[in-house]
Amino acid sequence: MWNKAMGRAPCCDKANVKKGPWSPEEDAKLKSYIEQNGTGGNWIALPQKIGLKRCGKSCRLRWLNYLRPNIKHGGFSEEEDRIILSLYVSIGSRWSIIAAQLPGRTDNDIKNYWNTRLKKKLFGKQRKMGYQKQDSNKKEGNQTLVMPPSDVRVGVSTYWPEPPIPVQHAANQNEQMDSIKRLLFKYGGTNYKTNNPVLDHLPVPCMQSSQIFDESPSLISPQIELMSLNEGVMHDLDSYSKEIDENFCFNQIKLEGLEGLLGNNSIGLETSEYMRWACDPMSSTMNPTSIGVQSFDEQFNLSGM
DNA sequence: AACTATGCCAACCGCAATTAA
DNA sequence: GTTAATTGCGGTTGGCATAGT
Repeated sequence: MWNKAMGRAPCCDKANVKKGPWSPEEDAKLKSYIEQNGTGGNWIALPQKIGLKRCGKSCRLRWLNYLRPNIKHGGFSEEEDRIILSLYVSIGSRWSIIAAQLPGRTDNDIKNYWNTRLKKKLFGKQRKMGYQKQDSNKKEGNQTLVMPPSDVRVGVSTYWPEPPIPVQHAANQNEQMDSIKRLLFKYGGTNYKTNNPVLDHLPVPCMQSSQIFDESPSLISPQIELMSLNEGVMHDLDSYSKEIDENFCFNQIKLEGLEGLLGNNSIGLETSEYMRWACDPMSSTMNPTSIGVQSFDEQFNLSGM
């Protein structure tokens, strides 16, 4: 029996709660109950009411991620890719906020998509040195992956990019930038201030989208060059993946490498300016408009800001 | 054919934030 | 104002499917 001295009370009786995949019967029970009665504002009490041997949190997750109406799974469009990337670069792994911009998508879905596919799509697939057939082509799905030459920088991780994502229309990006900016401000964007004068003045490579996404293996060198800034910790996939997650979103050097995709060049916004508005969102003169399918302003009631 | 590696994704866990008492 | 309960979120794990050897 739980008492105060034991710390936080468990949300449910773990011993009498089922875990693992949901059966169709459980789904049906939960779905029909919520459709008829709603959640009643209390997820913890819900499973007892329905007669489900599930934790309330588990019921909530199942409903939000799979059972509620209009949920989409898979088949992310390029437009969605761009929105996800733009927001990830701006606000990091705030999946719930990102999901709010993509109707029908859940935070879990987007998180999985980012971790398993989008990250690789953007940064190129990495393999440890010493893969078997370095100069041959490999098939992945319907796509031919062009392997980099075997003599590329021995000891340094190599990458081969996927086909280019078209640069977004400039006007649309302006809108997007300002919306994101407002969102950042509302959600504590000023916390992203680097306060690091060194970063502000570091000479960094500025890549075009064609350099990031060009299919030709001969043009992947700028990408490798970018990565080589941290080559001491780039020896294997695991450490590199972590590196991306921990650093790239607010590290000016790495943001610089993403400009092509974000299209900063096409709207004349340098990374330093980009960082400036992230640090001081109130200084922008851009007009508040919408992003993607649903504007940040609508979503977060920022119109009056 | 068997084994291993990798990709993918549903679900869980723990913590922080929020709400209610 | 304080404490407990609940919700929401992001990170992580486990297991299945598929590809590669």
